[in-house]
Amino acid sequence: MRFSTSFFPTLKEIPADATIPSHQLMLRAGLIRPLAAGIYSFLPLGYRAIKKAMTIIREEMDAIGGQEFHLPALNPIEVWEETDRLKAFGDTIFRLQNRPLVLAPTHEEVICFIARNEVRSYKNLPQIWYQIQTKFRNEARPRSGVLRGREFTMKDSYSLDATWEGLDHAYNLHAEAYKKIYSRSGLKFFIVGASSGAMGGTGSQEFMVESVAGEDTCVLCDHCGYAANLEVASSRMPPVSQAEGGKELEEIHTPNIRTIDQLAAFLSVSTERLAKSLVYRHNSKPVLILMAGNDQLNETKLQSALGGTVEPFSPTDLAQFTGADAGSIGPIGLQGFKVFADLRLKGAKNMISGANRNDYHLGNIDIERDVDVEAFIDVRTVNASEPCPDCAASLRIAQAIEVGHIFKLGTKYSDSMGATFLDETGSERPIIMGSYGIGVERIIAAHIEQHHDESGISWDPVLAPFEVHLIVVNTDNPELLGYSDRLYGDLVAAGLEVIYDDRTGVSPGFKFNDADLLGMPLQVIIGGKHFSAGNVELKVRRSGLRRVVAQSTVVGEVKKLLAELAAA
RNA sequence: CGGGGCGUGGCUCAGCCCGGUUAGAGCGCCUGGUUCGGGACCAGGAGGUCGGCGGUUCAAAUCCGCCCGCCCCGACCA
Repeated sequence: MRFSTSFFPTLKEIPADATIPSHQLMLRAGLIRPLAAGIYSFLPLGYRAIKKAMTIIREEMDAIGGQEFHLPALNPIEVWEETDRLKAFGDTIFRLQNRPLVLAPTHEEVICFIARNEVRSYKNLPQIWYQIQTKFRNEARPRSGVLRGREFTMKDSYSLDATWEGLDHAYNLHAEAYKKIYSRSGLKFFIVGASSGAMGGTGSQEFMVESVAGEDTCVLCDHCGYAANLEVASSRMPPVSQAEGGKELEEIHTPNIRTIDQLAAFLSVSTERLAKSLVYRHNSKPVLILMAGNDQLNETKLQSALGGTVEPFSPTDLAQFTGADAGSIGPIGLQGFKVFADLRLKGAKNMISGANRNDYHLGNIDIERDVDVEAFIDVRTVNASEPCPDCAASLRIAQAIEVGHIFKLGTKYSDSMGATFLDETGSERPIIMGSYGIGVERIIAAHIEQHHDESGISWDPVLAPFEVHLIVVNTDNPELLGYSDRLYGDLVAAGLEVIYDDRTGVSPGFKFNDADLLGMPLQVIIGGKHFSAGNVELKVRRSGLRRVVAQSTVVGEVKKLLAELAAA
């Protein structure tokens, strides 16, 4: 493409609304333009990158036997009521005002609708169906450019199986395909065990790209490779004080003590001797959660451990129920609460906790002896440098972008929608499903987060909108311009994707900076400096490496360098 | 949805507290000329209902109210 006749609107200044590098660079390099909050137009350059990512995804999905569908974005409300997800999605689902339709935020329902009408027998299974399409979610707060939008492109695939072994197989096929997709996309990624949340099902994993711009927090072990979303992560933290048991409970006056740190200072004991009480409603009934010292409760882990609905207790309800303020709640003598304790408190003795009376605490608590604990559960939030649960090495905590998520759904959707088949014995059984998503824009944004510098984007050849950025330094020199025009034709004829900066009246520095901003992997520079000697300059964007080659060998050298870059 | 910030030519911003010339700057854009290896220079020029509505005032970009939009933090995130 000739720059002079194309629409590549670059920006010299950083748009005020963008705060993360990928968002700033996608705007500055003319990949996207905002239309409204969380809604972006993809411009020619950006769409070329998107199409490259989609091609990689398509190839790998086809390789595991996936069949591509094109599904309706408009769905009748009824199918969403059948699975009860209209309620589950709540305000996140877009609803039309003048028809009983919704804009699909995902497509399990449509897939089940097709399957229940068409899949009759185990002989029709297994199937892998996928789509790469726009999905719509009324995100409460769109953010970070294209990373969380209200309208976005998603590859979703759905596996349909007759057996649980079949589901495992389909799930593993997807995990392997995803590894190839992200590797080919030039992303350094890792896989974490994840919470399946309201999606339901028996297991899920997320594909993560480490980035400070990410919304997810992950716990990583660089020694053995343990990796988990903070929502499910655990560590090998030792239990708290087990010694010095046997003493009588005693009431301790603790005037105006509000926090664990204040209490520890006031009593001159370690925070580990203290048991913190938190109160929640579990399926509407009050529960008290005991945590060791300053350990932070993780609400997602609590939710998974207890099941059902878990919601926080309001401070006013609390005083009413317990007769004490939050700082003085404790597990002993509290009426109407079931008590759960974090695993670290198992066997704990000589502990101090609230006395359910303002300004008083109880000492010498032996958890097993004095507290009626319903169950010991792992609900604490892992902190950096705690020991890895698998190998005890020091854990690291990192922010990450979720670029993919795979779920074993089981029969949740096929049950509620009546998507069944007849097995070998003639009995009717629900189809066993899995679903597997990839955020296409997130691949691009994550790639830019991982591959940029002060000057701009630095694409891997596979995702780059163009492979070669050809620059003619001075268009007023007819000889130079003529040669550049011919070289452009030769490169294109050789099957290369070339962007050719043939603009007149644009200074060399401007062209160089635009080329670095756009970030095509290889720059070919035609300027007087080398031209008069019969040479052409090649510059590798990422490394800055420059190579001067003879005009007669340019096309071959370009291909060779690109091959090297692609292999790197 | 709660908290905070912002809204002035295409972009980045100043002016607003303390109301009062014709609303400014840099960049970009148009015309002519010069220049041509790291965001050039000279000359001339176009472009703004100061987010919207209402109010106060002799007078509002500026003060007050309501609304809209965008960004950030939090809640939320199949």
